[in-house]
Amino acid sequence: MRKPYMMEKDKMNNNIKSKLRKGLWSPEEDEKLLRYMITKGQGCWSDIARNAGLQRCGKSCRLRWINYLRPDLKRGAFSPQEEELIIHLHSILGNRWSQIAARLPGRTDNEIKNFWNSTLKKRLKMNNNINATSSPNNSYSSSEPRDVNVMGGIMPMNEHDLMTMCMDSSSSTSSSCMQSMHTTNMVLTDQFDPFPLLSNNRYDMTGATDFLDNMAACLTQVGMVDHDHGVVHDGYGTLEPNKTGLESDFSLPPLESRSIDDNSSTPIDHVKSHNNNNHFKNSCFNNTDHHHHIQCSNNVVVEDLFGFGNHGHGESFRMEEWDFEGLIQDIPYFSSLDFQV
DNA sequence: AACCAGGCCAACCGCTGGACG
DNA sequence: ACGTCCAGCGGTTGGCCTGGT
Repeated sequence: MRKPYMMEKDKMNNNIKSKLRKGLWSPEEDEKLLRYMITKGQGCWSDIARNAGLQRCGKSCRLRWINYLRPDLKRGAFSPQEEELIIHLHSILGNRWSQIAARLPGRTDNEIKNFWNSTLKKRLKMNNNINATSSPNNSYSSSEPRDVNVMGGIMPMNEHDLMTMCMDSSSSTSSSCMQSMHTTNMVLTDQFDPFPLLSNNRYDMTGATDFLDNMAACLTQVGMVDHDHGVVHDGYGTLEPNKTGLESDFSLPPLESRSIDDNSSTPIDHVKSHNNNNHFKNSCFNNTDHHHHIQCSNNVVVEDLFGFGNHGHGESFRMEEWDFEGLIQDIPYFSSLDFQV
């Protein structure tokens, strides 16, 4: 991480050749970008940076949005299923993190890459070493993983689960979630967190309540939230709440299983008590069954306003590069193959 | 309590490729 | 054909946190 709010170029050059900021994003910057994306939607990142009043380059804005602010992001620890899927996909795709991320709803390539490099790689290496010592006849390379269960054993993944995970994530139209917001119908449950990321923002969140109230009002104003019916619409009609799976084009994928932690204190309290804690998100989200919510002013808790599967960095699948589903179909038992990269 | 090493991960850097004039 | 701009991608950096000593 960079030093917060540091203006490196300004420090280096008093003439301030460039007013572009670098380093960590401040809550104010996050709010600006989030507000802009909510109201204007995605466009040219250079313009976004300029028009949103951010002294950041477009690239930085894009990265911040993709890796942190994007509302359809799922934070917290990777589930065992996700871990297995990452390992499987990595055994096929290698370091094509974006393609792996495209099949993991709510996860970013950066997140997966970090997770791989920090955790899985070592775990698999350890496992391979164990296998190498315990099984001399083991012929596959230890430098890169094959189908290895994250807990240490070779464990073929349930084919149906894998198929479901991949197909579901690929079924979403993946331009950007904001584009989806503006061009598609949306499903809302009455558990609704418009800004899940703000609840685990490591910055001082004392202003979060006002911000969220304002944002809820903003969403209402632009006609995206119908508080009476718990439905979001954007002028293109509405979808019935709680449709799942194939019933809806924009359903939560299986991995997005979330439940309500009714017993927790209010999220804002939680946020306030954890402000400036860099590892807040880790401690709060280690259990994927515990999702934190921000109570809106109308007392409606909203969950995952924008989470309609993976919108993978606003990019579409590149099936011309990897016909993954076709690949699976061609393979009688996908996970039993000995992939080597 | 202080120090240190290692882990984690947000953010940056540099490159590539596509779109467009 | 060439140059420019931009988005996307993968690799790398470096600051903060945690746990061990």
